[in-house]
Amino acid sequence: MRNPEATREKILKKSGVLFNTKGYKATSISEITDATGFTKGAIYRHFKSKQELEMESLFQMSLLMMEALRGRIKTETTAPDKLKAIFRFFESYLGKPVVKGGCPLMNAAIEADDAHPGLRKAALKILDMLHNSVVAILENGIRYKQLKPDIDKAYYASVIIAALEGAIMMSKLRGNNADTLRVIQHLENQLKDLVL
Amino acid sequence: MRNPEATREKILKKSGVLFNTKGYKATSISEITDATGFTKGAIYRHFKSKQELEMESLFQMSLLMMEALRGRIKTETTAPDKLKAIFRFFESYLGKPVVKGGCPLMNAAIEADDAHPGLRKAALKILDMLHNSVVAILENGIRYKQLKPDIDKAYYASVIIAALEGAIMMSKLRGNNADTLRVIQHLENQLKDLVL
DNA sequence: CCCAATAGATACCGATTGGTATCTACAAAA
DNA sequence: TTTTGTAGATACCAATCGGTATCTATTGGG
Repeated sequence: MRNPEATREKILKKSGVLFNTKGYKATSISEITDATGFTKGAIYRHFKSKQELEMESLFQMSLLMMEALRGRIKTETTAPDKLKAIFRFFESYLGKPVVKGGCPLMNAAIEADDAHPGLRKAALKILDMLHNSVVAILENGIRYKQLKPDIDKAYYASVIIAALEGAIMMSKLRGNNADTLRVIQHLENQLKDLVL
Repeated sequence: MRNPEATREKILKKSGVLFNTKGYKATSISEITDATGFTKGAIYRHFKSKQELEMESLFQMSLLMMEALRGRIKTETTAPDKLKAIFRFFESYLGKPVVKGGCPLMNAAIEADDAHPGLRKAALKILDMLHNSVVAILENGIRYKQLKPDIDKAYYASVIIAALEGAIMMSKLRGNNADTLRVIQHLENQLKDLVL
């Protein structure tokens, strides 16, 4: 009974790493008990089912990701620099991931099929948050005359996110971030055309 | 004993769809017996373990993908048109996938962790084949004076593949190919700068 | 100081997992 | 027509799955 809130957080954190590395379906409750040191009783007291734990774990990972990303963005003042901060976040992700195992958004998106509607919805929410963040940066850049006024914000946000996510997948598979560096170089070159 | 080769192919084909939609670990042998109409005995006669079936199934899916892609490429004569044929292949993938469930390369890449070395190696091989195909098209484009001679082939190949794979993931998650269309439009715009 | 509430451990459940051993039946060779 | 090899079915295995019921022990409130 010592610290139920800490227990819950530890379960979320440790299971998050397992879900993100091994996959949701592929991670068993017993692996989570091994990783946390708690027993099934503790897990099922805090989460009513494995599916609920999966979703809450993904949500917590998305909070960590967005927090880390927002931290990088906030240190920059102009829209181009904020976008570059996002690029650098992805560039460093292979070496220093917020959560081991690749991008939680992509992992959940790939694993979520029609039989996993909750996971899919959670992944969609994360994607929309990320997309909206990029669009907001572009909007502010236009407002403050840092970027050209006629650019298609949703269009560039989609291109940036798709390229970065695909790059992370390639780099994780190949074990080096050469592809990510190439994609980022490309995106930075593109950015030059958007700057006023 | 009727047609062992057809049996093997049916097992590969049906299990491929299941692996690509539900995931490798999440697909059970009994689901494969249900889908094929065969029994465990038949499956374990043709494949010595589930892991071997997973790898052979992925390999067969990659053959289908490369065959379909190559078919599109071959109908075009110039490098820019061949690249556009690749774009169109990905554009139509959501509506008419070669194998249901998204891109087999990405699905395998995401699910393959260190505990799945065979699957990871197979995914790597597919990625290299895809990358080499794009590089070859760029090389020929340069040789035949269709593309600028000083372009970085590996660089553009990485950007194209990353963007397309990321776009497929986004489109599958969102249930529409708006993101894929945006990415393709971007890649086609980029292509204009490469043409002589 | 004791009691009530609850965090967490333990023990158990039926169902399902991947895998194997055995059996049957068909098909080609003799 | 008989024999022999093998494709595929059947029956079974221990291990593990997610989940639940019950028990224990700790903690804060009275």
